[in-house]
Amino acid sequence: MVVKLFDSELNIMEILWRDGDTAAKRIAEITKEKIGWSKTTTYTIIKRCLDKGAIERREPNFVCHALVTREQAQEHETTELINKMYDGVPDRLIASLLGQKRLSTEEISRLKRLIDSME
Amino acid sequence: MVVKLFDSELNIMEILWRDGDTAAKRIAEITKEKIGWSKTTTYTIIKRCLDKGAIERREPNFVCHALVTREQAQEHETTELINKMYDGVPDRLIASLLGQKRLSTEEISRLKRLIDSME
DNA sequence: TACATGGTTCTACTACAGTAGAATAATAAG
DNA sequence: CTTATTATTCTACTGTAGTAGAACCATGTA
Repeated sequence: MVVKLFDSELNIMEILWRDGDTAAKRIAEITKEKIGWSKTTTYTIIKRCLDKGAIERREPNFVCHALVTREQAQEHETTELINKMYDGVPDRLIASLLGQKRLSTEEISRLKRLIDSME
Repeated sequence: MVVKLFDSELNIMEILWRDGDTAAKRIAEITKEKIGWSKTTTYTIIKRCLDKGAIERREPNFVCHALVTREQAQEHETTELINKMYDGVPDRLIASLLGQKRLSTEEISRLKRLIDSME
């Protein structure tokens, strides 16, 4: 189930991940409000999500249900980044993040705890 | 100097990052060999890299010199990922990486040392 | 039962990344 | 000098993500 989600599709998924199952009509309202999409644009993108198996449609009312979880999508995009920019080696990304991004001391100790809990 | 590099352009940059300054002719040889590019494709992409300031041209011999470093490109792409998939919060990406990717114990202790050295 | 309204689908345009053929310019060989 | 060859540029096609207009359909209401 390796589905590549395009930016436009992520707009739909984001709503489903945040709000849970949502009727197409409601999604169209939200996208119109938030990103100015025409309602037909929303339906087109929903259709593409359906076609690639990222969501499924439930009746009545064309309720959209995410089949791909946020975590799956995150992991997929992250893997793509690692392959593209870090030679496929995850800890190079981590090292780069630790080196470049300034993390608060709080974040650092949270991470330290996380790492400690891993071994 | 926020240059977005496309996949095709990364093929060129990758060569410059790995091998240092390289003549266009040589780049064309490498891309033909490695990814089957026609030589005009290579010159077209080199031109686009020039236009967007990712590389500069040095004479004689059309030697290409990277103006964007690998680290800059990595950071840029990583920031994009974080904004797109992790709500702009870097340590969510880190947490996800630690949670999902299996890292060897060696990698883990290396990271722990890295983090310890940060505070 | 006809009509209006809102929900859904069909179809198609646009922009642009990816790719390369043809034309041109520079250089080397005769 | 002329020609052949190689290096470089110009131009343009292709595929597809992003977007939406117009047509179609279902439903409730007069």
